[in-house]
Amino acid sequence: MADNDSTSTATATAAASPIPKSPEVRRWADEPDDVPEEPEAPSTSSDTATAELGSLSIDESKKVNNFLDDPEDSNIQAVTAGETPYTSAMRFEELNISPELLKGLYVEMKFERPSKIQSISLPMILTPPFKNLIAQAHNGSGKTTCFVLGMLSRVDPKLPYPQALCICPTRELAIQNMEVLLKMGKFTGITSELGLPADKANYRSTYKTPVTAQVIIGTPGTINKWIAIKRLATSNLKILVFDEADHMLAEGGFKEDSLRIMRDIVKSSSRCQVLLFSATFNDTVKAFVSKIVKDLFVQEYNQLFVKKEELSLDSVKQYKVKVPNEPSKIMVIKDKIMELGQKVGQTIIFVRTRRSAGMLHEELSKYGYEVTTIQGALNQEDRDKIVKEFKDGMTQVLISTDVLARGFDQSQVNLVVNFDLPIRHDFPSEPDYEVYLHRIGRAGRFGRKGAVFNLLCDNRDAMIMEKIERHFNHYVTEVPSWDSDEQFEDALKKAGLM
DNA sequence: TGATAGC
Repeated sequence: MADNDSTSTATATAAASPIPKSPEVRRWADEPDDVPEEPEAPSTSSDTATAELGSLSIDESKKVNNFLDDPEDSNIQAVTAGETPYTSAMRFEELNISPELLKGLYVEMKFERPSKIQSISLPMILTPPFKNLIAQAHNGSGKTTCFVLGMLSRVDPKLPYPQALCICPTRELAIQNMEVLLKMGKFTGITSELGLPADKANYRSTYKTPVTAQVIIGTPGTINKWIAIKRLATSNLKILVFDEADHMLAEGGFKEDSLRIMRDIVKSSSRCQVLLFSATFNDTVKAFVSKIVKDLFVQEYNQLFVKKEELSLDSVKQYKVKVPNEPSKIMVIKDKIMELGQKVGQTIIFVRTRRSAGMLHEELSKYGYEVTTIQGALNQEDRDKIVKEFKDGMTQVLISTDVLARGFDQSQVNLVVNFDLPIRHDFPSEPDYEVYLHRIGRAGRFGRKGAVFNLLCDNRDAMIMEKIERHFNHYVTEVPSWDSDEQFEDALKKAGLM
């Protein structure tokens, strides 16, 4: 069924393209075979609109990735600072990046053209004087490529010391980003190192030697520690990236750690460029992030934002299922998700606590269902193993806490189940809108089809769900009978998964 | 009975 989801765009363009299709079908602007040829005659007629956003000009006549299911079809609002003019890049060649890096993009990543966020943000990142950037873009739209390419192209391969640093909220995300960096940078000779807590076995050896790798990707605690013990020199850093930046700078998130890293770097290399990427920036954190960037780093900064109403991915169909009580949630998982979900690809079931993750796992195992579970209390080795098995397709259903809510990229995930809705810990009657959006973004990577089932069992759940619908101004379809196989099947069909 | 990272 991996091929089922390649319907319209893939078949439509296969005819137009003389190039034989590769066996692995990937969607989206990163997919060579899916991208239609340049319009034959770049028309000069009146329908070629040029959108002026600050000093950014987007020539709509050159836009190539205008698929019907384009999750980025909505507006990205650009606010640019200063006089530097930016033109969005329709080809990677326009970015003045090295031939080795281009080869990595085409051969290893199998990209052909920049996605929308890439075409807009990459010129901003790569054009001197290398201004700071706060960038928001949809889940699964190719943000990682933006900052990984940014880091790789700003590093001088001849200089044997750290020049780029990327901070991530979880170890899984750091590892995942490193995998992208290694792939994209394969031909560049650029060196890299993960900044994650060392296990006991190589603890001593790791900490003695200073880091000479040119790109470092890690989690906040370890990076801070490395800076403190002078294992990581920050004086030659040219570029600093925060992935999931809203969370990295949120109260109760990693705010203190992140600020400390930023202050350290400003002190030692004030000309370091800062990139802040996330799919979500609520108003509070947006204001804070802007203030930080303005106060801490003297340079002007550019901004890209998406309206919250336009953040729900159209390719991912959201459902709510009202069940009479907590045990019937498990029934739904057993009888519907485990039975039907298996047919449509991989599934992630999100739960609120580590304990309920374990309970659900046990319950399902008792009935002979094969599931794996990941949560932060597991040791790193087990976490790595479970993620790897899931990414390799060896397991179909993964139960997870919010450790994987953000950034986790596995294209075969077509189904997300919110066993518990995400709520704000400081205000439990309020949904955590950002986490909700990140969770559902695990389905439908790069414009693929996906479905989300939200399980609701009491009035509080129903109210939380309502608030989520209102917030994103997006109605969530109800599956009227929680115990009807037909209705679940129908829901999956309507989501384009069966 | 929040989860994360990291002490």
